[in-house]
Amino acid sequence: MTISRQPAPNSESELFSRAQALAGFTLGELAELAGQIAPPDLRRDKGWVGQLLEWHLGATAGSQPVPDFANLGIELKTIPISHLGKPLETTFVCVAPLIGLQGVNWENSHIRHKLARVLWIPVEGEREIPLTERHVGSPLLWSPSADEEARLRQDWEELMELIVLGKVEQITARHGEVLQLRPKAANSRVQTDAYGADGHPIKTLPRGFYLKTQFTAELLKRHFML
DNA sequence: GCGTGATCATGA
DNA sequence: TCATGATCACGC
Repeated sequence: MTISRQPAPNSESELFSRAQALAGFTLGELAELAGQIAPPDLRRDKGWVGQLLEWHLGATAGSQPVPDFANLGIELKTIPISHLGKPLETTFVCVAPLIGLQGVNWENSHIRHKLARVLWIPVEGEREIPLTERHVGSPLLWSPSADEEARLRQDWEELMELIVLGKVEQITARHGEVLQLRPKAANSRVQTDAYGADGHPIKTLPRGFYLKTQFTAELLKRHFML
């Protein structure tokens, strides 16, 4: 027997209602409803939780570089949290462009569009809790506040400046207050094109932008305090 | 290899 | 204990 993915939501409120309806369920219950067998742990299935929630909410993008809910312009992010409600991991946003950067600015950047509207779904993430027993939390529809966007923009501009200057290999995860640049690849042998220090092309490890846990923690806290 | 979904595992 | 750098799976 196969069970097909839920239909795509037609509005933001419909999507949010559907996400609220998932709160309180365990991942085991949601897996069964989707006709899936939960893996024993996430070591070999790191994206399983995100993909399970995508199924339940009717996300359409797959692996395309477009929002999960393209018609609504909304990105879905599951976020693993501790029993105190704090994020256990940084949040991957998107791959960082390393070449072809003429004309790219914050306003037209891929990352700004990705973060313009995000549906956050907290999920219990402590490894002590068996995967099937972890609970889904209450969702949060978020857009960056003026202050949040300013901080994201500042980090992004500093990181992109280093990339354009051919200093990508000098960037570490310690750069940036809220946004960091880290490897995003199958393994450390993967190579892609980037600018070298002399302006000529080099091969380097693909990088991605990640939101630091302190940033997402504040965002979640603001929600729970309201 | 790229972009999607992310978490793992180890050194500091 | 915790963040960084590395890694896993999938479709194309």
